Amino acid sequence: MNPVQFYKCLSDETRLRCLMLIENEGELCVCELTEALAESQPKVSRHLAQLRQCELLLDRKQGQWVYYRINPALPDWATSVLRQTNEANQAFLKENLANLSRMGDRPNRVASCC
Amino acid sequence: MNPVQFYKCLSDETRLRCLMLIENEGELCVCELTEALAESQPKVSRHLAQLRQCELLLDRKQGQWVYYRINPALPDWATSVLRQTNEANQAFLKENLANLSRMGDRPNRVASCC
DNA sequence: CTTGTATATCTGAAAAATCATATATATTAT
DNA sequence: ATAATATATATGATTTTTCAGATATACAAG
Repeated sequence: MNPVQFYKCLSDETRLRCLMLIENEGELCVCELTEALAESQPKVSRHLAQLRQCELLLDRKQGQWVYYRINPALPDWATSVLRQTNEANQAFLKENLANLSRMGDRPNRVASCC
Repeated sequence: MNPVQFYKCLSDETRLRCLMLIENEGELCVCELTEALAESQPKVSRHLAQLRQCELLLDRKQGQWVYYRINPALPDWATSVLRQTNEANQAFLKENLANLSRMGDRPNRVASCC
């Protein structure tokens, strides 16, 4: 993982908030992120696609939903940067977390089999 | 320190290399960075100015040289991110460090008074 | 004057936003 | 079971915005 490429991923507000929310929640689907960020679905989807291409995120499809999670194969320093950034900047996410918990009808998570 | 702004600073190759070299060396002046990066002086200077404006770097003038150092007043998480990134990515700097040590006539550092 | 550093202006390239639309899955009615 | 509809996500095409690089020049110290 090239550090410049890694930080380019974190340098956009939409992407950073997505990453931090996912870091917080473990796993989130596109509609949850769209709601939490109060942004358009295509905008969120595009940024997630970029994070997936750079291998910061992995996705899994469950029914009609696509869930994104942090790629556990990231180098340690990158994992650590994400964790520390999240822990030290909860205030930055306040509004987004509120939107998320206020959201009705959140999709029912089912453990991916096996 | 807004995390998005912080990561924007790290998302450019010139800026990230400057930051990491300074993290390594403690303090470097513009001509040393210009040599280490093998980039034009205005280019290096402009990126340093940006890092100074964002308060990631502090500068001190000594004679005709301007030395830049990491701002010690950064929040802990940011300091930690810089340190970890540097420690885990020494290979990324190899060429730059070689250029630096190959450089003749490096300015004589004098401790800033007081 | 020379050396080291900073900045203004211009230009081109990359990145982001937006809108429309496609695809896939789920649900409901018949 | 089939057809019609709704929901979730992705993507193509276009426009808009942002940002980095180059060159020329200004400033400051010795």
